Amino acid sequence: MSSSGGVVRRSLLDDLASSMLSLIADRNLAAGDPFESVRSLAERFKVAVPTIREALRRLEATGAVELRHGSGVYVGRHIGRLVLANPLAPTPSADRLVELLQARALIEPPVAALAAQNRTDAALERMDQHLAEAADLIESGDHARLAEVNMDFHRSLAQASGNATLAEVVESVTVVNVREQLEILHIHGDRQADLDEHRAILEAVRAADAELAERLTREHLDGVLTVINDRARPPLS
Amino acid sequence: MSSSGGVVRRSLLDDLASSMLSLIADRNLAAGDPFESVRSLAERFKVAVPTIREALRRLEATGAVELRHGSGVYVGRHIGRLVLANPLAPTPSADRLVELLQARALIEPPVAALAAQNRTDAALERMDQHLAEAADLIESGDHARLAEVNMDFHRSLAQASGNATLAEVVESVTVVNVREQLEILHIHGDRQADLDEHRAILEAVRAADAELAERLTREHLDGVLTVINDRARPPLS
DNA sequence: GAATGAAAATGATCAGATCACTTGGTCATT
DNA sequence: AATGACCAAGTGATCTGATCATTTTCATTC
Repeated sequence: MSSSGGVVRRSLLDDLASSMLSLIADRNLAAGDPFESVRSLAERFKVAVPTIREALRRLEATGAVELRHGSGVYVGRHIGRLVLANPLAPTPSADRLVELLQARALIEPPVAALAAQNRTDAALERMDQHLAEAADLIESGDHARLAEVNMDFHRSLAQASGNATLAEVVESVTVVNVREQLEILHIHGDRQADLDEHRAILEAVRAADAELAERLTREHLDGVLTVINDRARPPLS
Repeated sequence: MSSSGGVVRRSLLDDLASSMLSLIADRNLAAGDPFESVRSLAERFKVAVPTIREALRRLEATGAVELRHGSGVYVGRHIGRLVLANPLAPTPSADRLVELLQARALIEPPVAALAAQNRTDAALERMDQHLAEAADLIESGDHARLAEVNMDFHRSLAQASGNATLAEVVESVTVVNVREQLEILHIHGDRQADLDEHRAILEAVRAADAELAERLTREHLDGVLTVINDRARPPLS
């Protein structure tokens, strides 16, 4: 049984989707570049417009392309990625959010250690910028934007590891509902402490101290996790 | 800049996609269950067939639904997932494969430790079955199927952690091109040693020895990684 | 009871048209 | 020259309605 072996009859849509991806690759297009109009694509592949649109929707769902009304079809931000956050995922339950944080607490510390070993000047600068922006946002009180920038820090930390796959994984587990994570932060409350912890992690990475970076990242995420758990199951008395 | 703040104008397609997901959720449908015909959906949402099909293609791309020619629309295997392997990802380069294995070597050991703490009898039995099947396949020499079952073992190990998100992450990094990993295995060659290592991991998990499970998993993946690296950069003399 | 084959249900694709949005240019106003 | 209103072309979004291909069902037949 199962799908192993045998000739997989590729559907027309499969062909269209992969052909368009090849087209993008052949032209060396990068994220954000304009691709080609729907009508032009339909003509190129000798299919009707609705058909090419179905294939485009499929690509769109994985972030490979982007359709902008009135403007055109563009290369998407997630072109070429192996691991993705489900763009259609519903708002996760409280349990799921705890799971998500547990996953992060498990994955990100060793990633931070790797980042401490492989970090480049460019990566350090990117993290510096995120922390500077975060400091500004604490001043201005824009908590929604702050939550996003804090996630950006975690992502750039993962990027600093030099492993794109790990960066994608971390991206995927951090992208889920910043709104919910904002609520968490709001409860956690101590935004300044968060910033300080991020700064400490960055310094460990800058100093190429893998062990310290790992420990600080673990403590940081475990701290958040503790707060969440306390809220979920408030003390009995 | 960026997408923060502001009113996000949800398109008709966004509404259709999320409405259909809600419909599936409301009906308590599980993966594999029949959903509803395209025509019926078009009628229900008062839109034309090509429109509903675009929305369905979007859902299909994330594994939320499945369209079977002549049969109907069914609930997909990945319904409700947060993290996904990009179903449209091209065959990764050699570098990317090494990255993928590095990511696995980083993530899976602590997951194995967690599995040792949280494993249930059902999870243990599932892993037992995979190893039994793997043993059979070594006998019969079906290496393609063996590679798949070996990946199944790693997935069920992650499932045993009790954290669905972690399981999804491991799923995502193991699903990528079993074909390529098969090639790796073919080079690695020692299929019996692999099986023995898997068995040792399982026994550590069964014994609830988190530390051992973690160490064995790390050694197992590092071993594969070493082989790959040796192949990629053969010794100088 | 099993094999056969017609009919119905359903997805896949097509063709052409109309509506809605974006963009760039024109042109009058300032 | 800078600004803003306006218009027209390009492009995505959606509709209508039909035809083809595949699967499933079920009555018929042996």
